[in-house]
Amino acid sequence: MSDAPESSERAADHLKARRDKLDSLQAAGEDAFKVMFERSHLIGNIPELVPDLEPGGESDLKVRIGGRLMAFRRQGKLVFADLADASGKIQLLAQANRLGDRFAGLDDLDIGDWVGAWGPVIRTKRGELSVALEGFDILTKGLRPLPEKWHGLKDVEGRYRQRYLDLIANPEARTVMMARSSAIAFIRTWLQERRFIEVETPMLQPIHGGALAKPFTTYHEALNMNLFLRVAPELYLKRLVVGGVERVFEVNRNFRNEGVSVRHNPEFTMLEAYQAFADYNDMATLLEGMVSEAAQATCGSMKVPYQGEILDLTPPFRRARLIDLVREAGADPDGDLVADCRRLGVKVDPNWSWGKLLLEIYEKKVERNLLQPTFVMDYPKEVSPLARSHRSDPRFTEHLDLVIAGMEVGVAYSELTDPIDQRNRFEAQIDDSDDEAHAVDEDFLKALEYGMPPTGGLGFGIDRFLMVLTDQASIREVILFPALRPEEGVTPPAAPKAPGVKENGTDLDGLKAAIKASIPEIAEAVVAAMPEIGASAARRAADDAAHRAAETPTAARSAERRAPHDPGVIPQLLVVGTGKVASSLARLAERSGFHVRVAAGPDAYSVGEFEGADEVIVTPEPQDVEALRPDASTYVAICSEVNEFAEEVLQTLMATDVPYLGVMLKKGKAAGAFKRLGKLGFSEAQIARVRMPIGLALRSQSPEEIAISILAEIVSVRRGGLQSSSTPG
RNA sequence: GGGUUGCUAGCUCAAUUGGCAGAGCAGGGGACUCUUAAUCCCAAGGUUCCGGGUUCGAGUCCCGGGCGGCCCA
Repeated sequence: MSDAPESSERAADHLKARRDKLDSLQAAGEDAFKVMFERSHLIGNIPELVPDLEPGGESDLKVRIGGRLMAFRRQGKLVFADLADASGKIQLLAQANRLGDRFAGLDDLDIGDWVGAWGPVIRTKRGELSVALEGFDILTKGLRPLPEKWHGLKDVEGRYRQRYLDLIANPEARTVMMARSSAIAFIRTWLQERRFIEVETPMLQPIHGGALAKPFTTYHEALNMNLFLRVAPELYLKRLVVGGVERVFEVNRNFRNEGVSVRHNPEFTMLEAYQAFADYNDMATLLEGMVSEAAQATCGSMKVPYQGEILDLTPPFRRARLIDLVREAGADPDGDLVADCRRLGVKVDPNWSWGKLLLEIYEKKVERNLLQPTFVMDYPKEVSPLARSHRSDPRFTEHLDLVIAGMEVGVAYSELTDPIDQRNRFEAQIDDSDDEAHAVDEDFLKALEYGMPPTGGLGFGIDRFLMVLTDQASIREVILFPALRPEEGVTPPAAPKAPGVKENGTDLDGLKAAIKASIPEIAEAVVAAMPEIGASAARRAADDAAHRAAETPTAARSAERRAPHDPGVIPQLLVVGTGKVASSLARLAERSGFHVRVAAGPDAYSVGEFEGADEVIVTPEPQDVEALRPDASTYVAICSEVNEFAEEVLQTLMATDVPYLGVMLKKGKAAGAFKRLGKLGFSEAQIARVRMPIGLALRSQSPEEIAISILAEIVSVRRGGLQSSSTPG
């Protein structure tokens, strides 16, 4: 819950009664948050200690137990309550005659309180095992009511955001958590029994590799370098195999900067294992042994229910070649796959390779129907850049997926050990480079050149396996704290500082600041001495400094006001936002001779990769005109998602005399936005200057095209050229 | 990113064609010595996620926004 005044005010009603009880306890000198309470027994252990207790009987066993009060049933001078600790739940029986004066103290108790209680174990007349209270203490006073006792906490969002309430109210949540713990513990032990060594390898990696996935980026200040959160530990574990660690594994988190779904969380837990003198067939055997025995250990059976089906995890699992599965789906791998795709309703690009088409048909038509555990063998070479070529069919690699319940749960390779082949594959990927491509990891290649033995490797998605074991349809049910957007009104933390570090690690920001602070001659000298670190950017900064130095502040301002397209003035572009359009625009504008400043809002967690920006202003106060430095030569493009920061920057800049103020909006949102501005009290003239939606109407689609339309509009304004067709009115 | 769907008291849910926002549990007061979803009586509890609009009148219809669920990409 937020601590915002309004919400605590609203909460006051239902909290007041409990606060009053707390106050009266404390007024009576009682500590409502005790430091300790010695327990003699765990609740769950009590029943077996009094096996023969008859209804109405009292045992010799006296216990001191502690737990959370879960229910409270008053019956005049007799009170029943339920007390639960991590091991179980038991009834408390409070009788006026046994408790004496302390009986009145029951009024201070609320459901949800942590309570210590002591007395003999009895069985009530109705047969319920109970502790007959001789005394009790409030250990911790609960100040908020628990969710409803019968229905529990059902709201999915509430269950994820307040998992502690889910754990208190819903036994299922505890079951899943415990299953996860025991399955992971089982897998660790199982592998160690087979002589696998558990290791930990870097999560912060200078080069991300081992999987085709978009990484999270972060920045190390002391080392002045960008780092990636790992998408996989693969390349480090393989280094260990080179080092002679013949059987090695790691169970830990991977991070992938991709969407969330019922099967995807940005951070997830992965087992990777490598075994020297083994191939992917051996890894398949290892996987099916591990999966079946973990199911037996966790669920008590190798046949587990999943979403209305029974999954039979008894080994051996079905093995099927991918090409054969595609054939079964009705396509002819030797014929015209594009035509087959069209017939099967699989959308494809006709330029795709044979292997890509095969994979597409498999993923769209086969995978989700593979309910029972299946090893899908031999991926086409074009789509499996990390596995070694198949020993008998060069079209394929020795790469298999383990599919359970239509989900990719595991993967295994005969690992590529040839450093030359590996280099070629890395470089081939750079050629058709995209977000997911690997950089060439020279250090890893060097390790391979020392020689890696024949090796099999596997990856195993712990979260998805837990979904199978606990019959959960969503990965969020097996991750205690799944990724969620912050609730409305909760301000995300400020973005970390991420100076404009370029690939070579030179601190351009520092250099530019130094240049601006010094006289132009020194700046020129620096540029001359260090041409390789971005001479054009530095030169413009020098020109800028020279220009500013030549004028008094007042004179400079008036000179700039004279004409925005005065050839003597370097045009400034202030880009608000750090998305794809913003970065494309920054690059284009930088090359077009603009001095580019980027204002990163609070949603920008990493701006380290902002090439094209001459300056990055990290999370300025949106009302801070000084930080934004708008002037008569500053063109402003607000390209962020609509958010509070962008909104406030817009309102700040509307009061200035910038020559261009554009706002990127979703289609059809402009009218509403103009209306809102009108309500905020801006004049019609001020509003008319705002270009919404931003950019010339070029029917732009991609971020790059949108950036072009924005820059084109800015140029047209600067040169006094065509009237923008997207100007309102 | 697109589609769809949800958001009403602390919790679980109602509210008919647009017509006085209700109940159960929890919480407050009272009765009760064998209850266990206790029961009975009384009283209280609301920014219907937020902002606009239509209307005599909006929880309900329309537009925009926020945060979720599901499906698709």
